[in-house]
Amino acid sequence: MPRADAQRNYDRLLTVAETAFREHGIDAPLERIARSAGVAVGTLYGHFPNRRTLLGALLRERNEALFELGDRLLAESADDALERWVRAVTEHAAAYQGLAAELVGGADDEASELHASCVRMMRIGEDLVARARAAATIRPDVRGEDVFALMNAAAWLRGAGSAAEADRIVDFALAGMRP
Amino acid sequence: MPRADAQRNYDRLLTVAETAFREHGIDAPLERIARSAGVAVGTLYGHFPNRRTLLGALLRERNEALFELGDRLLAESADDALERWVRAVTEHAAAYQGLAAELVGGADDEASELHASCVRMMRIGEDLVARARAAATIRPDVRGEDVFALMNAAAWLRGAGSAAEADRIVDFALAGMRP
DNA sequence: TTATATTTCGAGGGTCCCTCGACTTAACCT
DNA sequence: AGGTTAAGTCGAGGGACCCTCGAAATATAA
Repeated sequence: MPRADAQRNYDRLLTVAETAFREHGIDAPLERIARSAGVAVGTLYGHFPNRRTLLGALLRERNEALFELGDRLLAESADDALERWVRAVTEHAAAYQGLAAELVGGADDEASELHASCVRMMRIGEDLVARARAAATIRPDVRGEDVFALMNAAAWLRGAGSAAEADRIVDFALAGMRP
Repeated sequence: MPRADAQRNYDRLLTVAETAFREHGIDAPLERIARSAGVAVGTLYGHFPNRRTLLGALLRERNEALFELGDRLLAESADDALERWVRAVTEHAAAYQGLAAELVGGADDEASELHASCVRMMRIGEDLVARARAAATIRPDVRGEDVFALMNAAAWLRGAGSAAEADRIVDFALAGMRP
């Protein structure tokens, strides 16, 4: 079990990092985060050896919720399950600027911290695609990677341009995926 | 008319910057570019007050070619004009990592260096969309902004993920835009 | 050749990255 | 309560990069 002060600092760092990443993207300066948390840089690096680790910790809770939704959608087997999944993940990946890039990169980078969660996200997407294909609500040549790519591209667009425009692109792409 | 040495350095800087941006994205360190060009940092900043100016100069020739194609497509009035435009601009915006973000940002940032070229790109896109709508080869609710957003999102995906996947997304979105 | 306007140079102050040895302290033991 | 010590914290420091600005160099024209 960690020492009390360590635990306190860890929590503070996470809290501060969350708002920093949300407001300035995942490249927000770590030194500033440490300072904001009332802690020396070394302490931050003690808890999180690199920016990825910090991001990973930050995403843990968020991912829980997402995967829960995914499992629920798989259980429900509603017609709009895939679409709801796409919208949810898009919003998730747009939480911090730069996150979408990390996700597409992490998906096929075995060594990445986020690899596991990327794989799980893709797995859920694939299952939903398979189901939609079985129900003939989607073109048979649509692959899991396609929805993964779509979600991330849309998430990027949210951060770079407008959220509304990103949603429209998702609309068009989803329409194009229907038979 | 510029002094001979100035001209020489200007050209060298552009050449070096081109490969630097192509290989490392538009955030490639300017100090390294200057060094590669055999020039001091101050000289680089003398020619290009900021990174944007350098990018702008680099894009000038490239843009010429693109706009020429756009005008040609508008003159031809072939059925696949819009699609060819989308593919061409996607490739253009994927020339350097980070360029797509600059373009979507510059489109509605009056002060941006690239604003003019963004506007022109959008204008061509809008004209092609209008024509496609008139020919009923596209859904009537598709707007010029939509194709602009699509192109940039796809360009981003090219840099972040795979080019093939980006093309597939474009395929789906274009399919979804048809009536 | 000389004068000068242009251009170049690079040190320097700022931010950020990350490391590592010295210091501090929470927690456990008697 | 006081001592011990492993766990945790600190922050200077070296490296990369940003950008500026006064001093030095030089291309060009008279």
